[in-house]
Amino acid sequence: MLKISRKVEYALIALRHLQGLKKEELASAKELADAYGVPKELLAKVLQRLAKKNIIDAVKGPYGGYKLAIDPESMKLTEFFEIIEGPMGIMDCYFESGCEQIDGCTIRTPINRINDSIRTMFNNMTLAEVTH
Amino acid sequence: MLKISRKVEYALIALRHLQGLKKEELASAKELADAYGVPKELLAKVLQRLAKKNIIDAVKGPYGGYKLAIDPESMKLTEFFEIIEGPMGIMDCYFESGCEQIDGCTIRTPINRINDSIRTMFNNMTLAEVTH
DNA sequence: TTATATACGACAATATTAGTCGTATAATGT
DNA sequence: ACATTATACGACTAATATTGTCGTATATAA
Repeated sequence: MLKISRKVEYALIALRHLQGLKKEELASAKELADAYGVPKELLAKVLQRLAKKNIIDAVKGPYGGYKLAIDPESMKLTEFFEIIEGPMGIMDCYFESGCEQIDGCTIRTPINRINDSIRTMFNNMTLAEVTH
Repeated sequence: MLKISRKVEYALIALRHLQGLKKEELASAKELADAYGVPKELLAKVLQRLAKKNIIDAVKGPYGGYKLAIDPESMKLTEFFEIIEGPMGIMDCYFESGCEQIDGCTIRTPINRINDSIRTMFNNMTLAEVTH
């Protein structure tokens, strides 16, 4: 209930590490996985996604790896979470409309208010608040 | 990611219904399940838990059922969620200490800050904000 | 004593999340 | 050219958590 995922967790750890590197210095998925005792393949996937979204830059080949491509201050946590996990809502009906009870549902409005509150909260926090 | 559970959802729907009843009027698990198209046994369990925690009163036998036992204004959502789902933290390490990476974990402090923010938010909301 | 309702634990089904594997592509050094 | 190392990416499996079901006991009303 109300948990963040491992993927997000791994991403945050990795980004925090990348932020600590000197300019132009890289860290590979393997290095990061070893350093933090995290499954390499899964971490690699997350990093690939972040690279695709230009949050980090990827460099292939030997001595390759990743480095931070943005200022962590500039990225809202809402956006970051959703890049990794997709739409963020405490109930699916916030985004999806496949719920059959939707007409008779008496708590939709208040639930959506709560949802908005959570989103507002994470909209007011940036990656930097976690990575440093 | 960051979802509330069906159990909580069902509980909220049920409580909202109970709040709409006249004083001393009861609603049974079956009535509620039928009315909202929700699995009866599961709803029953949730109601039993709420009864055990004296959030609702239970009356056995024919014409029995449940009625609200508290003022919804008086119950924080944090407490309510935790009655149904147990400790609420975006990562397990907020409560449990079984994580082996806990020493090397670089994001624990910021994650806990976020956790506190979420808890504060729900501490400042009452059941009443959902049930009416 | 029959019907209806709560109480509760054990169990099964399902969905979600986490993790693995195989293969392709790119870059580097020899 | 070729071996090595690293990213890219999709398919697959495993583990876990959530959701839902069932059986049985107990209380109460008619």
